[in-house]
Amino acid sequence: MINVKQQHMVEVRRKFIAFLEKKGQRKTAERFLILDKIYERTDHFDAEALYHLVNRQRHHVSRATVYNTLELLVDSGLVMRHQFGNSSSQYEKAYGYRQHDHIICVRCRKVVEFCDPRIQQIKTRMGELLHFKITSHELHLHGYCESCQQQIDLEGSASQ
Amino acid sequence: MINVKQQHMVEVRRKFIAFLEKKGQRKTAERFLILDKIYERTDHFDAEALYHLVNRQRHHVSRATVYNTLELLVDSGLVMRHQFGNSSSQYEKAYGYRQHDHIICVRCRKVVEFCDPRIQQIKTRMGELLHFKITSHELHLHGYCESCQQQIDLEGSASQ
DNA sequence: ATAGTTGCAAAAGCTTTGCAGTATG
DNA sequence: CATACTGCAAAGCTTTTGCAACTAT
Repeated sequence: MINVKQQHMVEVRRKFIAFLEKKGQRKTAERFLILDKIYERTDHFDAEALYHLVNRQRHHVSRATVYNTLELLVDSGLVMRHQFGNSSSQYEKAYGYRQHDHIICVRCRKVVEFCDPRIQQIKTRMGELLHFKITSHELHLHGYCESCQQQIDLEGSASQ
Repeated sequence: MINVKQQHMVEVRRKFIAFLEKKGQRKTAERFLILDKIYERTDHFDAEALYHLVNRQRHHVSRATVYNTLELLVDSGLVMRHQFGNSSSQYEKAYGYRQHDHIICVRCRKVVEFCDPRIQQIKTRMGELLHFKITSHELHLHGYCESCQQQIDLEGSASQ
């Protein structure tokens, strides 16, 4: 199990190295540290959380570098950027992680991932129809999760 | 034709009035002015653009009021809020305007609207599966529009 | 009358930038 | 060794907030 994980990280780093070389960018320790930290987690995070995560033990990496590296990683396709609410950008690792979309509870802000093959059909069809070469997409469904819905029902029947 | 438009605005204002009354909010001149300005245009705009639009002739409405009213209008369902890039929130009128999604050129930032019935199927299916009561969605396709794609092809064949 | 709204300016929050020092290729 | 990157702090932008004045109900 651990070997599979390590193998995966080797592959991810290789991808990043290839990207940096293609772009003529340097392979700095900070960039790899950030990459590793991002791939340690499976959930969403924002730049500030990543900044603290990276600086938890010993290391020091500035916010500027965190933002700069996130930009590179998004460009390289190794990290995805999302804007859920009106708050800050959310990021998540993207490589070797199945393509998925998000359903967000408008009340408790919980985010659940899902997959639906129809989205691929839409991308193909609309790309043809509108003459776009589609490279990516983002689908957000908004609504009330089960527990929030229950609470709302309770409140509704209790008062007024 | 003009009558149809006027009729539509009467309906929109009525909707807004109903919302304000339900929420116990006041029906101020500023709020209706902002609503009218929004419904005069069919494209997307941000809060700053709306602020200037509202203050073009005579009237004076502050940014705070613009933001405050946009919030109300989004809550009432009369206006939709989108986050396309990393820039500011984009808004557009929502009532009586067919449901649609957006395809965005990552190079020139052009935004085109489209409809696909499959999105409704996804909403219904995922709502059931994940026990969410879906209220809305946002689908963004990202890619290269025809003209940007052509320019890229030219650049690619010209240099290196 | 009185509670909600407005306008203003200041503050807040996220992200970017300029510059001097540092490290990579 | 030249150039690109980092860290820091300051600036930039969008959006929110506090407060006094105002106004719809």
